[in-house]
Amino acid sequence: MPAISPQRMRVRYEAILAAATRVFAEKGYSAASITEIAQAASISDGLIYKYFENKRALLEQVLTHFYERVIADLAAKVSAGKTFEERLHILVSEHMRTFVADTDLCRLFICEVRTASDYRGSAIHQLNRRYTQVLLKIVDDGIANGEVPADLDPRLVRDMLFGAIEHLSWRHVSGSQPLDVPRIARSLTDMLLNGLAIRKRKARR
Amino acid sequence: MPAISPQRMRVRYEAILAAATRVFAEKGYSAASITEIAQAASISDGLIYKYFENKRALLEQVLTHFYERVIADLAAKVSAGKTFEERLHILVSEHMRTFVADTDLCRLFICEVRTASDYRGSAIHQLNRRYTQVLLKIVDDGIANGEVPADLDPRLVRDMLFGAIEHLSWRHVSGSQPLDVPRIARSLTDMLLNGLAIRKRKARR
Amino acid sequence: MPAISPQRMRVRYEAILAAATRVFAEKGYSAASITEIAQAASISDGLIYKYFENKRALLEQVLTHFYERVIADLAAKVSAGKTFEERLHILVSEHMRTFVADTDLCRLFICEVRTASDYRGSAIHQLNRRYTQVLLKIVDDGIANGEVPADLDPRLVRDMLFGAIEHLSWRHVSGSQPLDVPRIARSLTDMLLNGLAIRKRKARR
Amino acid sequence: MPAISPQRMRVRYEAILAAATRVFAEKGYSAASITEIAQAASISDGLIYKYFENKRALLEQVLTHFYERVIADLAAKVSAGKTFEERLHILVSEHMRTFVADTDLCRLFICEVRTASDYRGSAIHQLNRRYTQVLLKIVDDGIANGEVPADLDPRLVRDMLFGAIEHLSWRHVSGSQPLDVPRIARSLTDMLLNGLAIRKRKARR
DNA sequence: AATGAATGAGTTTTCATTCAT
DNA sequence: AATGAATGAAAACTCATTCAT
Repeated sequence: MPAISPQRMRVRYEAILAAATRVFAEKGYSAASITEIAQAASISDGLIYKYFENKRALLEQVLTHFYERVIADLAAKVSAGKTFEERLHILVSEHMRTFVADTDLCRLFICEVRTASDYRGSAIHQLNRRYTQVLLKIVDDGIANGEVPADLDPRLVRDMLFGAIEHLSWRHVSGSQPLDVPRIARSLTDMLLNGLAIRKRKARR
Repeated sequence: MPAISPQRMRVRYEAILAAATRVFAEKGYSAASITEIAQAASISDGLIYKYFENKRALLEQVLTHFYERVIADLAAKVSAGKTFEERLHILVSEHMRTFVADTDLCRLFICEVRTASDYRGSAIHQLNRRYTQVLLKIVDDGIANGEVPADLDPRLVRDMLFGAIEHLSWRHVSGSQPLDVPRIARSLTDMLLNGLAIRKRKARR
Repeated sequence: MPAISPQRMRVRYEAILAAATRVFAEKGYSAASITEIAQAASISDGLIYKYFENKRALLEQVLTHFYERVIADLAAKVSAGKTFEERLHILVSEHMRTFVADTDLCRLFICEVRTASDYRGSAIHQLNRRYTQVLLKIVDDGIANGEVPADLDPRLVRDMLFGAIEHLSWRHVSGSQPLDVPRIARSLTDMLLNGLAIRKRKARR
Repeated sequence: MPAISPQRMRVRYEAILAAATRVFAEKGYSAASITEIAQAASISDGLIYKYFENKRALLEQVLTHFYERVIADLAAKVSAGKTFEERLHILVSEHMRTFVADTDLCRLFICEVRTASDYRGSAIHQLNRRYTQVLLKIVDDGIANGEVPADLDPRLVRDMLFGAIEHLSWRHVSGSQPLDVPRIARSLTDMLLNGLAIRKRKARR
């Protein structure tokens, strides 16, 4: 005989999470106040603590939620690719799209969580690994199919790819001109595949 | 007729900057207090405000100082390289070394400054451009010499290179095993040059 | 036609009281939360307020209950003593034993209730008087029997006796070594009877 | 070249201490708020933390200050007594007077400090020992002079004496009728000396 | 009758910055 | 010039109590 239905609790939980996502994204973690989040969710300050341990845990849930969504999306999209190159291109495009669409949440992750001393081993670290695992799988499959050299270090690929997109997107996001995702994704994929050095161009693509 | 000689003022200024660099690096921006920095510089809280507008400006000066140092270092080192590949390798190595040696300052830049809404057009942004300009120059020269394809987008190279190193270093820095800079720099340079795709291996290096 | 039988209500009431006694004793009044007490009683927070006005009233009931128990015990034990000295000794022993056995409840009384501005005239004050009345009766009987001087001020005796035990027990309770109740009770009784001054020792005991 | 004179700092310190003494005495520790104390001292909230570590430390200083005062007073007064009985009487009178004059501070000590788990070994515990030491010394001297039996347990005397006064004063303080200190001190001293048991009255005094 | 979600006031503490000395 | 005392706003978190369900 609960005072409110579990359904309503679920709605509440999600309302708080949505409000926190909005406020954290807008202001950053420390500039966002619990009062502000509570107001955004149209509830009292205290109630937040019935649903979340503390402000930090709320941030973690926000990012966990976000990560779960993008992991599902990415895996689904990538699975449509047939070849190594195709899958790589999809991943680059999708990751870039995510970064552009949710820059503020990405920033939260980069500045507030990934940087924290307790990041390693945390739930979000796990999610991050699951996310990047999608790429590692692509590379492994590529090696298995003979599409990429067997001595390739997948972790190096991962860092290059995600690092590049992070930097790239950053610039466009905080800057003036919007990012032309399809075009840049194509260029980046090509460069990843072929490198900078000059060689017989017929070897490309 | 100043009450304190310009010379002594200069020493003061640098003492404060050094203290702030140390404290910011150790604790991060918001956890560092003005009082702590003042104590580290063996002066009073109030005096800091005679030399710096406010805490934020102090952070900016700290990073400006840091950037000026690493820019000079990088340009000098890179100029020793003869070929495109050599220069690229030097830059990768040097940047990686800097990231490892001064992770805390890099973190400050990444989390506190690059992320700020007023970053674009700021003095530090300018310095960052000067820093990355070193790479753009390398690429341009490479194109001019026919060492790299003329249709290469230098900005894409820049993002891939710096993004990759940032990611790479981050992991090693917050992780357990130290970064083997020479080895990883070599691998990364190779991958940048040659890409992921399979091709005649004799073409490499 | 009550929705719940009076019998069941009684059981509930006592369950809450027992839970509150435990939690208050363990944590102290303000550190104990209603939620914790409710959980200890396996009921909901709100239900407590159907049985008790508020947290304060709950504390009062806890101590009332406690006092009723110890008053009954004390009176029964003391009535077994034949002489003034015997009865005095029993009372000293029993009070000390109570203090040792239920230090936390005694502390609650001393720090939370006796100290309150509304103590005088409260129900617990009445109970405290009934408790100390046991001693006053002993003294009065002693005077009537000629076992103690007629000009003895029974209230002075009361304060000395209970004050001494409180102090004594406190030290042992919060300290290291446990209280050897029989031995100390004997010494205290003797000192109460004979005082500090030197006199013919054969007169003692 | 301090911003304000050490003298003024001393005044400030004492103003805060005085304000805290007043507010704590009036409201008790937890009901007293830092804001209230700051207002009573006509300063800002924050400044309190320049002079005292935290609220708890402020309480400790309040009681330390109080204890130092009463210890000095007591020792001075007691030293005027010639005989054991005289000194005992002085101590009883003085302690009672203190308790009556500063009941609220005594309550703070009894309820907030003596009861705390970290009391043993604390600075205030040390002061309390110094205070009660005055009595132990009286008893020891009494034994040395043959004024009291050599087998007397001084700690029992201490507990009886201080416990009795605590109880006694408590009643009068929170009650209606004021305590007639000289009369009650006399009675208490006599009772301590001679005990309750009937005996040859010529032996008394 | 019973629940427990919801409230919202209340409090300690920190700290960048200012300004009297 | 230099000090550091003083400010005062800000913010997370707790919890007794209520009341819709």
